[in-house]
Amino acid sequence: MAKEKKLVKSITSRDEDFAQWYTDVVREAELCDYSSVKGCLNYLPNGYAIWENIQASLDKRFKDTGVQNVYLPVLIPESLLQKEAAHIDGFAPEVAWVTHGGMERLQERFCIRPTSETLFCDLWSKTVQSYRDLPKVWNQWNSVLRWEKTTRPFLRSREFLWQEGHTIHATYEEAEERTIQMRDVYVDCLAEDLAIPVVTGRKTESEKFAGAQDTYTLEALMHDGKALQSATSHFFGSAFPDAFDIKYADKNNELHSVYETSWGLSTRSIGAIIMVHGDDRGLVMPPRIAPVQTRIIPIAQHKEGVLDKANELFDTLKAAGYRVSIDDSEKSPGWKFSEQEKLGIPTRIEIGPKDIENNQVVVVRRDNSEKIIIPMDELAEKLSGILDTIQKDMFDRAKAFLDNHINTAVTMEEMNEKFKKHQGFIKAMWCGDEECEGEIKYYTGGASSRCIPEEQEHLSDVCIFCGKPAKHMVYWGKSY
RNA sequence: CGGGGUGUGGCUCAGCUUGGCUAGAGCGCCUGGUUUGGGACCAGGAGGUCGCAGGUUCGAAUCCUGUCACCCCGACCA
Repeated sequence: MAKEKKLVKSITSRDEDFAQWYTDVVREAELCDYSSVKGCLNYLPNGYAIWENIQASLDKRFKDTGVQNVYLPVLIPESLLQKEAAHIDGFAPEVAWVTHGGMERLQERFCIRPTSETLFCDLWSKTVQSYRDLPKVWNQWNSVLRWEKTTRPFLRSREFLWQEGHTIHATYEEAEERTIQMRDVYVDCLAEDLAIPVVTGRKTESEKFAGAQDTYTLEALMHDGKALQSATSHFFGSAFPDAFDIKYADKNNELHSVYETSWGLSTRSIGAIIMVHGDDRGLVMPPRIAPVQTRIIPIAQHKEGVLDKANELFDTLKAAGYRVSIDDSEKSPGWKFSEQEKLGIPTRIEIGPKDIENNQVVVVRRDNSEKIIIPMDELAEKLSGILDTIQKDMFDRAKAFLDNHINTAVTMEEMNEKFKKHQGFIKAMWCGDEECEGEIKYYTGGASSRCIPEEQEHLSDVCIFCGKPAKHMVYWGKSY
């Protein structure tokens, strides 16, 4: 009789079933767990640590541009939410309401913030009077709640963590500059720290944020060829602040409107890291934001001196400033390798009797499994170079993948064919008509306009769908 | 919101069609021992009243009614 095979939790192959693969990776890396409320996650230490590192990186970038952090309430009175018509229309279907305080029904119900534009404007309407009060360049780290019907860990949850920056300025130009500036901060953070390249541009009218005049988006491409909006920066003009009656007096004591922006990046970016970099062994973390950059795995640790040497290395690396861990559990080495790979720790350091004899260690890269033998006393010095190389290689691979999945089309047949063959983004001309946009989505089986890039190309004179004169070149793609 | 599915130790599930002794298995966990360069093994052990409420019955995880929750697939979204 065949012996019962030991059950080892495995990860579904990425090419076989991408959605299942994603779920498996999230579970195996212990990033989060489902809570007892649909769409609300328990962030576990491994997942939250990633968020903390993203926060640290972004927060520093924000502060370098003069951003100040604040915190506003979680509840918004209904009357406040309704002040800007387009805004409430956009969010009404997905807000949750608080109707009771203790046992008593409230006079006015409160919504749990889906975003905080209204709260910021309400605050500013009471506190901004003079040009001396401007600009306000504020940000808050918080969570928001949107009653999504379909939810997936990190990609779409009901409660999610993010930062929302809100600013008001004395002039149109200054606000517009801030919108662009923050877009670029995101581009930089995603590229440098998350190793994720994006395409950027403005959203079309129908894809824009509720109430915004312009929405700039950062669209990243996942490994299955679908796009993921990874951050946004909105320019509101003065419609929103006007609705809240925010006015300031200039030097001549004349009253003027202010111009507003808002911008955000959420825990969805963790989903992007998983789907851009992950492989069949699990998560692959970019070194810069990896909660742990290297893990020491002692081999045959029961043998004389192995654990001592491993701990010594641990202390050395820690003192050198690395985020390092050591797996001195009783598990077999194979188990430990597997564990480190599932967690996406960028490097592991194998040290066993043979290494100690040769006064060396074996460094193994998570991203490409390359083994690098290094003299033991040079490890602390050389590891940072290896981590930098991994970071760079990860970005380069993602960039190559993105570039290889951007195609152009001038006819609908061509567009459909290329979507079928390559997925990814298709560049095509568009007349600017929302109806055409809808038709294109219909005919391609769900490809929406992702953005209108700043760098326009002239692919043809006419709209790919209706044949009328083209106004914009647009990136199209299927998205999360 | 439409279609489909599932609720049984911490996890994954079997058992339900055809009601009946003390509700099973694998993984995980605890103890002891042997192992240790790609998910080791042996022995012993702890742990569940079957989502919830009601009903049928001598008897319900199993049948009926209701209810709640979650998952997957489609229409809306950081």
